[in-house]
Amino acid sequence: MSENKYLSIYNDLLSKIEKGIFKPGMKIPSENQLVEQYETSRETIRKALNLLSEHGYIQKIKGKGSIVLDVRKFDFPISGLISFKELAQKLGKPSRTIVEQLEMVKPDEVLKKHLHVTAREDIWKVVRVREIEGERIILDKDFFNKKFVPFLSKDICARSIYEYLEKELQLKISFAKKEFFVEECTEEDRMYLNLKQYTHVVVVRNYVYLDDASLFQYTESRHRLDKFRFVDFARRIHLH
Amino acid sequence: MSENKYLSIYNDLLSKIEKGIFKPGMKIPSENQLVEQYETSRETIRKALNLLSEHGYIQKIKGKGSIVLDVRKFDFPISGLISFKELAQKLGKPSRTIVEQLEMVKPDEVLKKHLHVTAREDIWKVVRVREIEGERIILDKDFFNKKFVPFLSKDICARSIYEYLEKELQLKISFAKKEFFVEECTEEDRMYLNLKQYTHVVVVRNYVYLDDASLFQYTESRHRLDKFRFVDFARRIHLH
DNA sequence: CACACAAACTTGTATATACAAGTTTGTGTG
DNA sequence: CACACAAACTTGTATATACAAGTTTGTGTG
Repeated sequence: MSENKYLSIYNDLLSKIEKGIFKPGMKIPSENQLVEQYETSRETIRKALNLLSEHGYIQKIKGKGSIVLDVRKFDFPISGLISFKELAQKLGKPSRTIVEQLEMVKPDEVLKKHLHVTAREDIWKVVRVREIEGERIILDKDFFNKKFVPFLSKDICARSIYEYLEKELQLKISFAKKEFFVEECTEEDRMYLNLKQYTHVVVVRNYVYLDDASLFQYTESRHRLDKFRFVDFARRIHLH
Repeated sequence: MSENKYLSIYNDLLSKIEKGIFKPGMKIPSENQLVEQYETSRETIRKALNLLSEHGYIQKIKGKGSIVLDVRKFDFPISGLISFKELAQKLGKPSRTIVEQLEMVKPDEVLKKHLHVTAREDIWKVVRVREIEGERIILDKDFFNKKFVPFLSKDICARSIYEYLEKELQLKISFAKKEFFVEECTEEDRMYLNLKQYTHVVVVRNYVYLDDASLFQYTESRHRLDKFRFVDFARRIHLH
């Protein structure tokens, strides 16, 4: 609790939207009403509302008010920057993580480029399979710079690496760049996944950065074609 | 010009980043220095900087300053909410739009669902092929509610529909929900595109909304597998 | 009744101030 | 010299005020 006023108002309003107390199409209380409800200033309310707007939960209309949107329904993996565990919890489907590899490696040319490291640095390599409703759908290959993550265990990898990084190691994960494209599947894909007849996989490359803009993780997430789905929300900037 | 102070500062700083006057890894001037340069208040500067940060151009670090990121390099289509014409200009590759169909239709079941319209309403249907470097790569199927777009011509479709909608019709395009997935290619895909041996296409569904949260356009964009690439930037929210 | 228009609402922008909480710099003590 | 620590910077949060610019409501005039 405490800590941050506008974030806690954001969370409170968000949970009211998710619980359906504020329904899609409905107006939420005006800024001035919220000022009274939360006993705070209008600027603080506006910070919370602007966050909701950026994330696609409400639409603010000048002179009228803010209405709840319903475009924000989740489908499949990775909307925004959340971990597989957080996602699995939201989806509510039976899912399981299998740790196939966990080892310390020296970077090859590809990794040196992706992780911005020299040949002498140590890298954690984690290979995990995500099983959803009994099928091996996603192959996750994570690479962490040992400088930031001195220790890892199979147990941690099976639960949630992000939880460990943020709660135990106190790393502040801040932002990520993602790339999506389609690639022919490799021997490794065929070995670890239930690929059926598909000849291609959807590849999601993830570059994850800390608070101070240092790159600490590179992830390649390889999805079976038919199970891949990504949902995005975007606002248009008008320049005038 | 004029109009909006913090947006014009945002644009000015953005162009300095894109031109390389502020280089990746470099610190930009502090908020107080920018206050003096632009002769404005700190809150106005902060609005501009927060926009840059949300869009992935800078990283703000408490106590230190703001540094320029280089994660924002464009790759292929549709990062954020921009039109094909705007994108083609940024990419600088020879590209061309071919209008294959332009007609007024009544919605079928699928369209009724996607566009939230009744069977009696009129819908503009536009089918366009995007040719890049001589190859027919993307099939765009756009559907506009006639209520919002009374008139369309082949000429407008070949240039930029968005430019027409925003400049001529004064529609205020505000936000969009996108869905990505992979699908088996159809007869239509094979007819209009150079599909080579590929058996699947990447489908991008786009629901585009106006200022007042009314849905006015549904688009299905079908991309040849090997040419599809999407780049995304995401920030993690920390709740505390 | 029809209509104009003021009044009361809504959100948007700009400014100013105060203090909290990080990081850097430099002074001065031992 | 090494070190502690204050001073001067940085960004982050919270509050208050003023006015602009939309929309809705309701009053009152003709």
